[in-house]
Order: sequence, then structure tokens, then C-alpha cells
Amino acid sequence: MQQENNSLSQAERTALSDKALLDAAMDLVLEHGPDKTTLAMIGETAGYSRGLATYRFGSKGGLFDSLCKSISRHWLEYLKQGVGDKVGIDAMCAALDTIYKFEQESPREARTLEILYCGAASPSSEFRDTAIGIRRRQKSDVAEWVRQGQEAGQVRRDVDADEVAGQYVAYISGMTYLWLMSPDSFDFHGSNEVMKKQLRDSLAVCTAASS
Amino acid sequence: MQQENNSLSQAERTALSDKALLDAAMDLVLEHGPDKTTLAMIGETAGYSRGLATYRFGSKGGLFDSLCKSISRHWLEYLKQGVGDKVGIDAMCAALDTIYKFEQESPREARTLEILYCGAASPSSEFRDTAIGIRRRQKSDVAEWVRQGQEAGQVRRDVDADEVAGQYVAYISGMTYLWLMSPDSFDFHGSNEVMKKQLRDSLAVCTAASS
DNA sequence: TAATCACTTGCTTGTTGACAACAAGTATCT
DNA sequence: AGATACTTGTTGTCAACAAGCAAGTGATTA
Repeated sequence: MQQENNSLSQAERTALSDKALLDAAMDLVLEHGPDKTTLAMIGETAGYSRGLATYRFGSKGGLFDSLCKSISRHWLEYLKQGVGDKVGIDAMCAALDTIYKFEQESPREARTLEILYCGAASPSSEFRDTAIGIRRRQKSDVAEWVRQGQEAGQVRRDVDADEVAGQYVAYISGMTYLWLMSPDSFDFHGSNEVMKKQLRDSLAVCTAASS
Repeated sequence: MQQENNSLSQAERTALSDKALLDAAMDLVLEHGPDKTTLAMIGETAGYSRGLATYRFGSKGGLFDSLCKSISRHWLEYLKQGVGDKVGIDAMCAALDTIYKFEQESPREARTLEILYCGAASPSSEFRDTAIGIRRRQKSDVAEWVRQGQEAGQVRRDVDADEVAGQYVAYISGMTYLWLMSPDSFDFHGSNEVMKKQLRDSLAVCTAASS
């Protein structure tokens, strides 16, 4: 419990090196991709030895799983704050705005997360289940928004909440994928605006089809 | 030009071994993922030596690029046949049906292609450009369908063809991704039916909003 | 037509350097 | 002194390359 000036507690040391390792891993993944990023590179870029990354995370897959979870935590926190207590169409639109904002404010995290999720498609991926779980949760959250929107009288009763959630999550997955593949030529913001308009058109109770 | 019974011309030999290699690669990718598939495994599974895959395709990335292009060719041919000379909403719906059919009839190819495309998200991917190009072409094809549908009086004039194409391609990308991640829990067919309904609702000229 | 010879091409085996993973050690905290 | 953060030594695997072998090819000659 008694610490000198520049000496840290064990817990602080691990927290520090953990953060440094994950941060270095993120940069390296962004530059070279997960395949061509080596554990030695990660350790040394973080200012430690070539062996620390393996020691701390057990394996390359373990490290990327931790990185994935770490960014996901941050992202889910950010999303929760962005959506607030909105429900129905408002929540779905707010989520789209929040995704865009997150990728503007934290492009490194957003991009890395996308890259890792794509890598999770491989049968060998150690964090396949992590990725699946997050998508599943995303979908059930959206379905819940729709149901609450229906109860609040904002969303049409005749739409199936799960169907809508499925379409919505598919759109988000595809949109982020396309953005990841060609960030320059894909109009993220415009695409989201179109989507928001479409959500209102197809889900809102009052279909007074004007304009 | 003169060949004996069981001896093959050089061209035939390469064609044969090429096919065997790509086929073996497909099986191995499906089972272990691209990362844990080794070039030696591919060569030996195909019935040749451990070195052939490297010799023929230059590198691991080169092999997967070839595999990607090979399946893509097949898929695009299949798609063209499925869509025929339809345009507008009909073409878009037919394309959705064709995707579903392709994945029912050729699950190995479909799955492998998806896995490879996801891997292309990595900055180190050697066939990143291949994947980007195909998506881009997909999008411009769809935009063309929409424009032709507008000229034919089937699609509303006030929708932007490029915007619609963007949404459509995003949906397809996301849907195939979700299907790849959890083939069992994702209702591919149902999702497509919903999408087709939505396409008609939002694009058809006569919005007589009945039923 | 048939035999031979120079050359090309398909394929295999030998080797090297890089890397993940593990084991055994050192330094720092408690 | 014991535990914990971290480093260094080592091994087996793999991609990539290089050198070699064997089978195919086409031209020349008789």
C-alpha cells in the first residue's frame, strides 16, 4: 500500500502495460492487418519486450479477443449514451447517428473493431463467439426498441419487431463493412440519412404519404 | 498434338492440378479458415506435393486471390442467368432470390467466398482490390437497374438510383455476413422476403398503400 | 513416317528466415 | 521470503525461394 514516487503497484503496472499493449496492437492492426502483426512487434512497439504480449494474453488470438472486447465495451458505452432512453424509430435513428459519430471521433477504434469482426468470420477465429454474441445482443436490443415504440404508439402495430431488427442489423453490418473496405468512396453520412428516412417511412404509424 | 491414352498434354495437366488445388483449398478454408490452412496441406490434400501450391500461385495470398476470382466468376455467371434481362424492382428481387438459391445449391462456394471477402478487410490482404472492385461493380449494376426501371415507368422518378443501390448493396453485404457468422440462427429466406416487400413498397410507382 | 535431340514446362525436394508458443530465468513489488 | 511483472532462450511450424528431376513439345533428319 505504500508507494514511492515513480514506483507503481503491481496492479497499476499490469493496467499500464495492458493498455500499452492493446494500444500498440490497434495501431499495428490498422497498418498491417492482424495477420502480419506479430506479437513481438506489439510488445516492442508498446515499449516492452518481444515476449510480453504472449505472456499476458496467452496467444495471438487471445490478445485480439481482448482487444475486441475492450473496444466493444467502449463502443457499447458510447452507444448507450447516444441513444439514451429513446425507443422506437427515435432510438434506431439515434443509433445510426451514434455509429457515425463514433467513427468520426474514434476512427482507430471503429476501424480496428470492424477489421477484427471481419476476421471473426474465419472458422479458426478464437473470438468468433464474441462477435456472434454482440450481433445477437444488438438485434434483440433493436427488437425491444421496436416493441416499446409500438407500445408508445409511435411504431405501426403490424410490423414484426424481430423482422425489422434483422433488416436493421443487416444494414448496419453491411454499411460498416462497405465503409471499412473503401472509406473514401462510401458516403457514410448520406447513406445513414437515407436509411433514417426509410425507417420513418416504413415504420411510423401515421403514413400520410405527403411530399 | 498426339497424346497417348493416359498421358496428358501440359495444358491438361495444369488445368487438372489447378482445379484440384483450388478445390482442396476450398475444403480446407471451410474447415480451418484461411489462417490455419497451410500451403503444404493444400498441395497434399489435392494429391500433389507440399510445394506445388506455392509454385503455382506464388504465394498464399495469390492462391486465395485466384480462388476468390474463380468462385466469383461462377457466381457472377449464375447471377446473370438468375436475373436475366429483368430491370428495376424485378431485377433486384430476382437477385435476392438468386443469392439465396446459390447458397442453397453451392454452399461450399458461397461460404468460402464470404470468408475470403471478410478476410479482404485486412489491410494486408492481397485481394482487397478484387473484393472492392466486385462490390463497386455490384453497386453500379444495381444503380443501372434502378435507372432502367425508372425509364420503364416501374420505379418512382423521385428516388436517387445511386442512393438506392448503396442501401441495397449494404443490405446484401450485411445479410450475407450475418448468415456466414451464424448460418443456423439467421433466417436468410425470411429476411429476403421482407426485403423484397420493402423494395416494392418504397420504389414502386403506384403507391396505392393498400393492405 | 519414325527416331532423335534441344528445349520448355509441371512438379518435387532442400533450405532459410520469421513467427507463435512455451519454458526457464531475472527484476520488481508486497 | 514469497509472489508477481516481465525478459530471454528455445523449439516446431510455416511461407517463400531455389535447385533439381521428369514428362511433354516441336523441329530436324533420315
